[in-house]
Amino acid sequence: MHHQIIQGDALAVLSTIPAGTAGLVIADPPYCSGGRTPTERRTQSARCKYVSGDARHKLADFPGDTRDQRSYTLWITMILLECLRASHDGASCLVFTDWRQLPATSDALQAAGWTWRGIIPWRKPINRPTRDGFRRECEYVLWGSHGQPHRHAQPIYLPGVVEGSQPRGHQRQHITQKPVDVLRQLIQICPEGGTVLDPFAGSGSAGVAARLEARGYIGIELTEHYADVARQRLTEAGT
Amino acid sequence: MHHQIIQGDALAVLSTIPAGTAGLVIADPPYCSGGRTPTERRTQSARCKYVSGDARHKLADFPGDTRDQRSYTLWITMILLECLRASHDGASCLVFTDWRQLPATSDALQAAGWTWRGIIPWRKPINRPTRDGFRRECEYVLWGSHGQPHRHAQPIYLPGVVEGSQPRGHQRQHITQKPVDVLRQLIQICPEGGTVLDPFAGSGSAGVAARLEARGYIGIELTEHYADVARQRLTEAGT
DNA sequence: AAGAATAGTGAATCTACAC
DNA sequence: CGTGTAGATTCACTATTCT
Repeated sequence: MHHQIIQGDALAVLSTIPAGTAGLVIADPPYCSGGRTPTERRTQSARCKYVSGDARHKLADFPGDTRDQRSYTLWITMILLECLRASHDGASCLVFTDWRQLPATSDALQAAGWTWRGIIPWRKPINRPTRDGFRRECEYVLWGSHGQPHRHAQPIYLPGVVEGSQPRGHQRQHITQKPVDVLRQLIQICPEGGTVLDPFAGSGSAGVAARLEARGYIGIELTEHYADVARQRLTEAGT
Repeated sequence: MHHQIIQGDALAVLSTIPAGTAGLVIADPPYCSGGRTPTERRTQSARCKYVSGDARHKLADFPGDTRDQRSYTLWITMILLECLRASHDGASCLVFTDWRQLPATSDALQAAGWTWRGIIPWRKPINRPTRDGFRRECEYVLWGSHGQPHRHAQPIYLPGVVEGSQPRGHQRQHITQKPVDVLRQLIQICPEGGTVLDPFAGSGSAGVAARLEARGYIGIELTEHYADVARQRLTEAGT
């Protein structure tokens, strides 16, 4: 079982992955949805948009969160198109998104040639209250398949909603880090012994989850800092 | 506090409602998403698509579930446009949708001039497992506001996810009936003493919920059969 | 048990610019 | 030169969960 992190731009690296490699694509792109004015979106760093308090100073920033909705749609379509090529027939694709970008992301998923299969809400127990309104309590995972979904030898039945808190304290390495428990549940959809392809590896949580679930893993990460963090965590998970 | 059911086509009746009447629009349109082919959508009745087993024979059918996605978007936009006119500044709009129509419905909500505020997943505890995939466990409620949302004198904090099973057995009057408990939670967003406008009343569950939450109610229902059922339930809820 | 954090938001204040 | 508007900046704020 092979596990690796490749440092580089997602589109550029994806084009070097041989066709039919992946059994599951799991993508957690920058949502590009924070900020209330176009200027705020363009100029504010991801740190300022999403984090308040101490974490703003302790965690490294990440780039690529400044696209407007049209170019976000185009860009994520190109990414998902390359991912389709890199995945085999029957593979699944899981894309994280927030409520604002959900429609654009579902368009991109289908434009890239994936068959849209459903939405899996990710429920986060820690979240801000909204005065005189409904809490923004969930992010969403869009599920697509490359043709007919893979039929598992041993049938599996997966949840319709996943729940889990973001890591906190010293376990938190990335501003938008996803909990490993949540990723372990999602990764079940990958055929046994298959390979998980992760074009936005970040701190590598999906790699840790893939290793724990006995799947191969290819992660792509743009920033050198996070590529290092991810390699470190991947190694630790193997021991 | 006034409660009434008007029998007629939603668009036609909405145009007779005075501007600024409603404090909350709660719309549960036919989803028009069942069936995998255009032919299946056109020819199957709602009963066949959504119900299996006994209920198929016992519950009355409902029309209007045969639009394709483009005309669905256009039609629901026109409905929501009339609803915006019929609602006052600060009013909210809650639209039920399933995962397939969520992007089209969010387009329509915004095209009609509502400000999109979020997604509230409705989690149904009773649902079918999916072999080799994720459960289809949720429907979704899109939340929009007419301008800035109403500021309640007594601040309210509403949940980010609502839960409740569809009524079963003799309590079930309509194929796509929503639980009164879920609607009671949602109706909190309506200003106190305000009026709930429901362009697709069906068996009138939203009216029952509005009455229990001390809000006024105007329901519109196309079929004579369900308009009668709704009036009956509304009367019973008042006693 | 106390403290800190939350893929934020709305209102108020301030600045720049056109008329 | 005063006025009005649009855009940018700042600040206050909320309740549950987790350390």
